[in-house]
Amino acid sequence: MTERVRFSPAPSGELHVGSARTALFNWLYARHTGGAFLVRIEDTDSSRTREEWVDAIGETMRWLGLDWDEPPWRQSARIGEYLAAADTLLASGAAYECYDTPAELDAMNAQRKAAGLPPGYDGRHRDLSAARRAELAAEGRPRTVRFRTPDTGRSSFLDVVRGEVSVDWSTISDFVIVRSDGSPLFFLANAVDDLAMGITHVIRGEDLIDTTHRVLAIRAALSDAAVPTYAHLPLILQADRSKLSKRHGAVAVEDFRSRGILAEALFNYLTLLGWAPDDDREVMDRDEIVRAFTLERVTHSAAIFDDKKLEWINGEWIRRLPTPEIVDRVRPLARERYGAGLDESVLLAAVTVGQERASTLVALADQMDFLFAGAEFAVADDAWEAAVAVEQPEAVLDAVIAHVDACDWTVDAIGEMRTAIKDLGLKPGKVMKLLYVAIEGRPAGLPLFDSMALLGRDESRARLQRARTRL
RNA sequence: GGCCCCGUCGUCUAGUGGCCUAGGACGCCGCCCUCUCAAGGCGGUAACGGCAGUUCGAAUCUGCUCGGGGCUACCA
Repeated sequence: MTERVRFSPAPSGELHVGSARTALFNWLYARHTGGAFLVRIEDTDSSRTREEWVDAIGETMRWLGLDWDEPPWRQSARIGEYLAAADTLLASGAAYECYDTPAELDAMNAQRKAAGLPPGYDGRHRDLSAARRAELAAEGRPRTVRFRTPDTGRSSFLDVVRGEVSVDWSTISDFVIVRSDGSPLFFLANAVDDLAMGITHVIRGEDLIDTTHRVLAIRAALSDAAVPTYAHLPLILQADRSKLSKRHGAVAVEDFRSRGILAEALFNYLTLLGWAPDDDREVMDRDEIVRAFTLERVTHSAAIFDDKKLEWINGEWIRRLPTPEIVDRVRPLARERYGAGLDESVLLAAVTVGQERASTLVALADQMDFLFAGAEFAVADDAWEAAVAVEQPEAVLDAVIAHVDACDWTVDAIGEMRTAIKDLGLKPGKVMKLLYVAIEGRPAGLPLFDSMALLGRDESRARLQRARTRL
């Protein structure tokens, strides 16, 4: 039997890093085993669904390289199937119709709370006669369908990462599977679809571990097909150990993308959150990860998302990828900033030197902006203040300008300006800040001699002269 | 509150009774390299939540306890 896994996002927002990690592990499992990776859009709650999110999630998954093997399933297109399943459950007595009003349910829960009981449904409409049901319906009361859970015994299933997970049925009360507006709920749709799609392995976040008992019960009432293998992944938390949320910075994959994080790096980093190979490798490409990935090596405890480590791994990837590849990724950013008339050879040269030091594509683009600023180039006051604090700024600039006028225009020859500075009795390292600011507009950036070579003799001289005048 | 899951350096993790005076990585600190900032090299800092028990021996097994998280919806 070939393995079939699915990623089932709810299109109520952009793809979240937590969801992306779930998608990633499913994808890895499918690729490792040669199985199929499917996508199912869980849009049964129409009030929270927006079509643009469906497209956005697909686009983000493609960016990350999580390709799917069959056309995506849409739950909104399968409502009829779920309701038919509900009818089957109703017919077999596994589910029943309820006619409670929201006010009655609120009152019931308030009472349970007062009595020290957990919230839940007391089963008051479990065994209504057909006549009584007709009566209540005639009163215009809302109709929902509830699944009948056992009152005794335990529910248990085997989880690949957790081992046996079990719970007393007495703690799970009858739950709604069809809303009063006639739409099916998560548990029902989930059970029906996993069956219909032939899902063999359910890999998802640990927050869903408690729902498994309910889904499995519905499934058993619907079919005697073999139960899928479950694997519940540890959650990804923020630094304060709370759930990842938009209130604390970037959580959408797109946010990382626009910050200049490479797909390779995010893929690689997310893999390391809740999984580790059986050796010390950390920076790994897709193929290496696919080969090494097994559910047995998934870790148990929640992991905190570490932005610093992501940036480190991103820098590793920027250095690891071939320069033309990085150029391709920086180009859109550069075009956005400096227009379509970008000089490709300058871009290539700038990436070549910048690639060795940048940790994000945005930082890389930032570093080269002095090359494309043209007439707009200006030194900000704060950078200037820092720059002129060096010893003998006038003499340094005079000496460097003289050197620029006289030297060959190669990186090495330009670099001989260090000799001119030493001749003034100064250490080059101590006064370089001034020259960086004059040429690049900031005290730290791409190597100066390369930068000047790229800028050209005339522009370099002009910028130095402007600095000299400003002194 | 009830139920479920989890608990090794600040963080991600290796570790399944002796190989552990606990290894790797990020971060942080220091040094080296050096035209700035980085990158790179070298070194350092730092953990088995606690208490009992099992055992010749426990990070690894058991119990309790404490702590964290999740679920407890006519969300998914």
